[in-house]
Amino acid sequence: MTISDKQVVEFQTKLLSWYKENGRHFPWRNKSATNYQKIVSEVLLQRTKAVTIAKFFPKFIRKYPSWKQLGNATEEELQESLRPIGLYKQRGSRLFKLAQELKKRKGRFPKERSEVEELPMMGQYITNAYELFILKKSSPLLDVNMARVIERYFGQRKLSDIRYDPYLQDLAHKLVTSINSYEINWAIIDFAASICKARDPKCPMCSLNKNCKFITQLP
DNA sequence: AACTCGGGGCT
DNA sequence: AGCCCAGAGTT
Repeated sequence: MTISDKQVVEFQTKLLSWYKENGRHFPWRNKSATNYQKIVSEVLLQRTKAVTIAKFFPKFIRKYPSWKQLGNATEEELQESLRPIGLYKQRGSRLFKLAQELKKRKGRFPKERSEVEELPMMGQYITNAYELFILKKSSPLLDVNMARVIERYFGQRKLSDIRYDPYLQDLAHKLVTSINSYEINWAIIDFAASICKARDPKCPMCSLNKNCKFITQLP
């Protein structure tokens, strides 16, 4: 089951067009956002609604403006700071470990992707975000949202875990390549959040519903 | 491959 | 009352 370039281009074009009218705006997407803010925002966004983090983010950044300040916080302090957004014990410990690691490295990440991905809290998704925003590579923000859109439109994944499914990984990478990678990534995620939702997707008003595998299977 | 972490928001 | 949310680490 191969996917043609034509399908890919149509997908990209329609979504970018949708995004220009309906894209969301968040502080971590601003030009002025620091590399630190971009990584931290991805940590906060894990399994947590972006709108929730939009309200929480400014407070957190005021409290911990850089890796240096974050590195001075204790593990318990970080956990307590994260309590309002959930997953606070695990996420607090892991963020603490990452902060300590970057303290040692003076705020510098390793060069190789494989080394970055070995750092605490830097999993498959955040490492992709690191490549996209900091190394300026065209890597996909392949989370549950992007995975859902891809699977509905192009077809189901093979493995249960997004991280290890080469079909999803390869296709996601292809979808965000050859154009403005920031925009297409954000377009897919915003589209997933407001149109191609997990529950109650807005298929009737979807600009991609003509060639979508999902809608053609509806009763 | 399956499980756990978690408060908040929406239905 | 139930479901979902810009995942990662462990078993």
